[in-house]
Amino acid sequence: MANNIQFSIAVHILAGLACGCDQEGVTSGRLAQSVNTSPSFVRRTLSKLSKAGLVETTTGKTGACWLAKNAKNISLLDVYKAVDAPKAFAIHSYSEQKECFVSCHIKTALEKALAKTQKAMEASLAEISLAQIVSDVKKK
Amino acid sequence: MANNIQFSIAVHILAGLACGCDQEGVTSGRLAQSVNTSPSFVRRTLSKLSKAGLVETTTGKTGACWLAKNAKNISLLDVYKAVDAPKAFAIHSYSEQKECFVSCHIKTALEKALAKTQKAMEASLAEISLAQIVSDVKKK
DNA sequence: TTATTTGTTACTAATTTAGTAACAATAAAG
DNA sequence: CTTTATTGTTACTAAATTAGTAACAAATAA
Repeated sequence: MANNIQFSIAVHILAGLACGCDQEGVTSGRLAQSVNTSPSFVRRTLSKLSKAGLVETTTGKTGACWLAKNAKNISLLDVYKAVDAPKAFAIHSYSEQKECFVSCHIKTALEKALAKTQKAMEASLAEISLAQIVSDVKKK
Repeated sequence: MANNIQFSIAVHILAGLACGCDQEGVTSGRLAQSVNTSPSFVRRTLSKLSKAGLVETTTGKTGACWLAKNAKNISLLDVYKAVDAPKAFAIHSYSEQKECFVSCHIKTALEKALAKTQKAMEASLAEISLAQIVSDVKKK
């Protein structure tokens, strides 16, 4: 699968783990109930989070998942990177028209400009921790 | 149609207009050559840019398009808004599981957090002018 | 050995996005 | 007044992406 709402689901899952931590381990089935989808679906995202070192899991009969770090130390940027969410902007890939210098150079010019924007977005994500999300969830 | 590379194409079109300004008006057909697509496709984007006040057009036999403002005064944020490009993040819309407070409150918590990120991205776009893009295009 | 879970792959369905075609409205030019 | 060339818009089809499901091997506790 590719991305998009995957990021949002990943945050949901992590918030679920953060809140279920009193139970010392939660199953993909339980998370699936909270998200309202199938355990398979949850596990695919969970797998990415695990590879990124944000959650830990055990297999086997008493298999379960839990946060690998304190929620304070997990930023939304970590999550964004873990699920490999799409870039803020895509650049069209039409072939160049050689006689036209705009056509030939617009892409590199755009890439340069949009790299800044991407950085700005990521910097913003870096400043939001999972703990803040969890706090907001509990507040209301 | 919806979005995504539309933004990138819109910038290409505007850069084309900025560079063709010596000719005092460019047709959708000419722009289509530069972008390497059909005039129809160009016009649909052009239409949005026109409604947003970034370009001006005339119809009829000698119909053409040109920038409505100096390229210095057009920011990428103007373009982003004009083409109604998608938000940086979508939030999943699964129905809530009433017994689970994470499920019930995660979306508003996420909306709040992601609004900041969206703002950061837009602020970054606001600082990049079409003139800068054009300058980069001409440089190389 | 059985039950239950993760991790992974393969697959189908739905939605979104890309791209084309067609044509009315407009206006300049002959 | 007719012709020609353009914009603006809508409708449509095709392609690509994304969502979501199913199935099963590997793991491990009981």
